[in-house]
Amino acid sequence: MVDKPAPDATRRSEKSRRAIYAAALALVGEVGYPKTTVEGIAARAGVGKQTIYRWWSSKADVLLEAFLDLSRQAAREAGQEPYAVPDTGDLAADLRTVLRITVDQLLDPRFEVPSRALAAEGLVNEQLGREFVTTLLEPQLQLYVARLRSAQDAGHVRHDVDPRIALELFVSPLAQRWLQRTGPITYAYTDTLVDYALHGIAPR
Amino acid sequence: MVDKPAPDATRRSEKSRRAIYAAALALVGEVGYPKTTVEGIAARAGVGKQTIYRWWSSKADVLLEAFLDLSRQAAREAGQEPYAVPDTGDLAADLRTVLRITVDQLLDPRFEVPSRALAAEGLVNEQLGREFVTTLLEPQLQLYVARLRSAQDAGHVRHDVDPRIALELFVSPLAQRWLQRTGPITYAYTDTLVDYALHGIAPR
Amino acid sequence: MVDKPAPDATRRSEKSRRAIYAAALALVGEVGYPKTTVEGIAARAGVGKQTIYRWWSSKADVLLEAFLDLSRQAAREAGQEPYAVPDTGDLAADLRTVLRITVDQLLDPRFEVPSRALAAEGLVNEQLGREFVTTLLEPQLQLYVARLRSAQDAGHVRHDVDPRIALELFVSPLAQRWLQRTGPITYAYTDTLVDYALHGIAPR
Amino acid sequence: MVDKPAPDATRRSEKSRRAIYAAALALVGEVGYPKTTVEGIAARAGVGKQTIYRWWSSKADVLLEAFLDLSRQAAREAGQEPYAVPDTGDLAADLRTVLRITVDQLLDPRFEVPSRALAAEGLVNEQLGREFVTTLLEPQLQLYVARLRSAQDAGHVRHDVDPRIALELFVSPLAQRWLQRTGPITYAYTDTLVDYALHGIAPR
DNA sequence: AGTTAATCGAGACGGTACGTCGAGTCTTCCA
DNA sequence: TGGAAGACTCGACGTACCGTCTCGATTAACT
Repeated sequence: MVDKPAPDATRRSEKSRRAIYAAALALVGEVGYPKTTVEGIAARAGVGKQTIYRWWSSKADVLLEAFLDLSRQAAREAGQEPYAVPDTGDLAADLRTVLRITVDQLLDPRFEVPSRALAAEGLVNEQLGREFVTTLLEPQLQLYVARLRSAQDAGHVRHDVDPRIALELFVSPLAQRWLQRTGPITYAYTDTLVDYALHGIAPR
Repeated sequence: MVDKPAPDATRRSEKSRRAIYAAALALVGEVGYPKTTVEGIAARAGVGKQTIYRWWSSKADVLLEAFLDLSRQAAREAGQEPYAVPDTGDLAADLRTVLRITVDQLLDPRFEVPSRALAAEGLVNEQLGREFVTTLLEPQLQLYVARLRSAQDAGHVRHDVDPRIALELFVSPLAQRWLQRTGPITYAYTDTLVDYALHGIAPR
Repeated sequence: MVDKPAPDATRRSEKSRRAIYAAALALVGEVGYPKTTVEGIAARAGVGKQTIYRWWSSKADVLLEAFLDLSRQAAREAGQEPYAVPDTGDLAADLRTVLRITVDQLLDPRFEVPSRALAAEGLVNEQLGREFVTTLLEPQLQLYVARLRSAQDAGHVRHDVDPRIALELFVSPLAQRWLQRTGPITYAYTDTLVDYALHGIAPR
Repeated sequence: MVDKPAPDATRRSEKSRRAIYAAALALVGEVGYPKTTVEGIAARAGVGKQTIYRWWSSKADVLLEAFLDLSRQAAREAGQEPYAVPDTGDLAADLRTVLRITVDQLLDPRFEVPSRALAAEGLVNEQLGREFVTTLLEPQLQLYVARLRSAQDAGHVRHDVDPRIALELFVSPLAQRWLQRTGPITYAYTDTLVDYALHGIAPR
């Protein structure tokens, strides 16, 4: 992603690539994003700086790919259906389930530091931000879209509702609490979000 | 805020403080947050670097105060009731109104760059993040809490609803679209959010 | 010396002056000349920086006066005839005596650091150098001139010899060894200098 | 000399080294030693500051090497026998000759400022001072030692005279006049020194 | 003895340079 | 020729002092 133009990718060292991913994730976890440096990654990976700059454009770019790689790996380990929203017919239950899994992930320190770092960089660095959203965030959100459409077909969601907007009612609050630390993140909280989102807050 | 311990604040130069705020905001607007440097702020403000480091601990800290100052000033100019959520008795209309105003603000480039920069820094820098939330974000959210409570009293919102959570149904989606650029920001969008949040997405 | 023009010397604080001298000498002795700062002197003397800049033009200037003051005090303590070259009629013996005293002084750490510092500064700072030579060095050398003239009158030194040059034969070598550390400084060494200077190195 | 420990000298940029020497000497000549800064040298040489700090420990260290380099170059240009004291059999004449040459050098502004600066720094900075004496001063003095020994063999100097001390009779006075500006420097003066040193000031 | 004006301690100010760190480029040598 | 190593230029960092400039609070000379 965001590769420099020239170099011949067929001769690329797989070993170096892996070492760089590992070093980048380890460093971000240990010293945090701002204190992670390209120099540090290179040293830790036993790699020349040029080898990093040859294949990536910046520290953010390295980390984005490293994190993508990590996600793919995690998905592969977790089984064939990566992060699909379950569809038992009970929309509320399904959403509660998947949001609880999301809560677990958000609180897993293995993911927290790098993804928070990427998100932060994405706010300010528009190019990276769009990359992040397109590659990581939106595909996940589309799973909710699919589930909501299925619910619409089943008559459990109003037909005039835009699923892409509807999903934000429960996803965005969770995202904001996590990103900006505006409140605690618990199962009770996400359950409540699902309830409010499905039935509204006005008296029925 | 976040001052160094020692220096005598009574002897502080008001002129320098103002010049530093102005320079910081101007630079962030012109070259973006990452290319804004303490050195640059000092030079632009006609001030010694030490005068910045004497009173603030980092560029993020300067910018936070500068932005706070800007907000206070804007509030003062805008009249006596800064950002109060209106209360006409029609909750939906009131929320639509205030969210439309928020949309205008989010798209005002005068505010966009610095507040996005602060938000980004706050993600990664926990101390600053909490400061940002406590000082800027939460006070605004409490205005929604107040409005929702009033609506509960009027019977327009269910009594078992937690207003602090409820407000996230329409505020957080807007925040996420703005911060992470996950979608367009329009009046139609916020109107829709209000509708979904009040009545839910399930059939009534 | 080298005073600023304006201030009213009659109202000057004697206590501050003494404290500044003491602080300057102490600091030069403790941390060396380059690490001695005006700020440090002021702090140690319990004095405002301006009080230093009001009366002296630089750290070198402070130190020069402090050292002059120290010398005067030492002379006063040492008796009424400060540093006169003795005149017993035996020129060689008298020179040996006075040079041995000089050796003792040069090796006294109380004098060594500040006078070496002043000499060094004087090399590079022409104005201070001339001040140093005029006020401290030359008056001492004139004592040798006087003694050599007396020796000429007694027929112990050739009449066509210029005493101001002649004295350098034994004074300058000692000065150079001390300043530039080009060799050890001992009584034997100065005795030898006197011998060579009086009788030459060519066979008689 | 006085290098930092780590860096690989074989990969050092010769071009940068030369540029730094030239810039250092030029700046010392133009603005004097105290106003010469590492930053200024780097800028003038078109070099990063780090490249200076990588190979030298201080501005004095840079200047010492630059001056050494200049001296070596001057020697190379001046022919194969750099600064040898001539030996025509007439000691007095030979000394007068070589001291007159020294006078010329001391008054040559190309050498004066940097060597005075180095000498001054050497007074206060013991490590540099010893380096200066060992590398530059003492080798020159040894040429006098050799000439004096030859004169002793020829019976023109007493056999019990220590040549290392004897040479100071005419070298040190000249050095002191130059360093401390205690008097004018002329051919007549050095001629007189040679006369006094060889035959003493006492009546023969 | 009271008034008054300068000096005093204190320290914030605009600056300059320090010595360090990391970015991103370039060069050399190895496999 | 890709990769490791690392020296290079550049620019910003945060610190230390510079010399100047207020600020009350003494304090000493003159009403």
